[in-house]
Amino acid sequence: MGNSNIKPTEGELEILQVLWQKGNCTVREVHEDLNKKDAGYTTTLKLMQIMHEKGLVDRDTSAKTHIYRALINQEKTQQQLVNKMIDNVFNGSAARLVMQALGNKTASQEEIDLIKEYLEKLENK
Amino acid sequence: MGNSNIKPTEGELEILQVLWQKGNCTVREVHEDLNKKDAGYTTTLKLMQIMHEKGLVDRDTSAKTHIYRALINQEKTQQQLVNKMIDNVFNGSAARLVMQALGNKTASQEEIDLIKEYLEKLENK
DNA sequence: TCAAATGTACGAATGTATTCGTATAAACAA
DNA sequence: TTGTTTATACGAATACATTCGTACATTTGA
Repeated sequence: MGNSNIKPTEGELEILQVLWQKGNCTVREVHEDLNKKDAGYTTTLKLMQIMHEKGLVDRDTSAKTHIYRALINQEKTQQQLVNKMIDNVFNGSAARLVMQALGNKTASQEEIDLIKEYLEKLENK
Repeated sequence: MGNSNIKPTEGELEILQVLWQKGNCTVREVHEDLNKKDAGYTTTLKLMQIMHEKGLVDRDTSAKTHIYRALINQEKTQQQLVNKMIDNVFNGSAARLVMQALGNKTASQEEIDLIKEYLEKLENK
């Protein structure tokens, strides 16, 4: 089953976000993109080293400054986390999760249109 | 802001599920409903005591066997966790989360109909 | 050249969640 | 009554994530 039930921690997820978005990155690049809090550089470095041990990322160590890239797939990871949330938080009902997601301020008209379109596609199968 | 940014742990969430579903419960009732793994009774007890310290649950200690009930609201908690996931995992896009949620085997035709209905309602505002 | 900047490695401290063992009290049943 | 079951309380062990300090090597630039 490979990576299919690896569960990144919160901190790891933040780093994965950056790697998924930017592709190959140095630790420094990831660290600067993580502008949020006041964590030191070696904290980010350590986290990424641990992620390497766990097989979440790969790295090229041929130069002094190592280059990291995500090894786990973004969509698979999202799917896994969503499924877990449906189970843990919504008693198995995807519909309830969807409604909660739409019932908040972050769902704009554009997003709603996107979803309607997607539903059409789903039903034409 | 009260309880609005309390974040239950995974174990606490499992217990909250039971309390939300069954209402008032003894520790034993919760423990038996948590049939999943092999955790001992005192583990569940301890967790619920900690939840009490944190203000996640209330309890009636007038009898020997204490009665627990959830203090935090199910919908609010779900909303909070979903928002967090949208931010952390889907770069702020509720639509992407929704699509992931629908794109798996747990979304039946019934659920899809429910969602379409809900979308109609959203748009008629 | 050589000091400053930049990088990795790694041990250790800290924080928090989870798990369990044991002490002790109350209820119950023979 | 007295021993068994069922509770709570609580300390401690374990596990894991996060954070930082420090040692050391490499690169850079004055």
